[in-house]
Amino acid sequence: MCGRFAQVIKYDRLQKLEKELRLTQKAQQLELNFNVAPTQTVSAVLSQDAGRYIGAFRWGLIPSWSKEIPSYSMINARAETITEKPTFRSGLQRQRCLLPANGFYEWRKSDKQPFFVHAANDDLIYMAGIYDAWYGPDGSYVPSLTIITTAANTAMSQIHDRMPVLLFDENRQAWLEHKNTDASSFLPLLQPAAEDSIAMYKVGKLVNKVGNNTEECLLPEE
DNA sequence: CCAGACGTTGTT
DNA sequence: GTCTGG
DNA sequence: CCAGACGTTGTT
DNA sequence: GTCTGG
Repeated sequence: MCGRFAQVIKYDRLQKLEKELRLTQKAQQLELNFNVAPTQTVSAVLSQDAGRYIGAFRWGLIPSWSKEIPSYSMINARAETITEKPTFRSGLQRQRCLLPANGFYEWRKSDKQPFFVHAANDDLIYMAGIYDAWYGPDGSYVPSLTIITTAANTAMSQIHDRMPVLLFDENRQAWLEHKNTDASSFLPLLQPAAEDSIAMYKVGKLVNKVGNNTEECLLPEE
């Protein structure tokens, strides 16, 4: 699954992101978060008729029809069943997004050892997500999102049996194109990442504590 | 028809 | 054990 | 995801 | 909103 990640996108990488994902609006410098946890605010790229840009969302989907902010946080959506779930269906069709990240943290099931999983070439990874907008009875407005998970690939399966859906190259464009409402244009993208696309290393238990939001979270251990 | 749920993971 | 908060 | 709390009554 | 159960 994906329950923690690093979103530390400094100026140079942001410039590259804007170009590669063909943003139509220039992005503001983003908050640097070495230890993003559920319910926190995260940045994601989305396309609408008005253009393609980076927005801020609460991590943990709040469906638009919710009466209140749910106590249970829907931080992940299973790719295998996503089309069957009313909670995700409309978002999947029209409100897809990509979460740029340096990588994500995964705790080895057997011993709770945390690992940092990142792109083999050290570029940013892009996790597939869907978003929704929620309007509270008091007039509050809360955009939120969830990260799609799939089966772990062989490399990942050493530590865990799930992983976020990662998109590369032109698949990113295809996923973001909101005018593609035909499931056949985006469902096939929801697959485990290619074996050679990711790499991982052990990190310290420092990352366990949400309050630890420093570069140290990314330091290799041993 | 209306009422009520709508989620994932890990563990057992 | 289970729920909440981050 | 992990960490940390988890309760009531009466008195101040 | 949309699906399921009765």
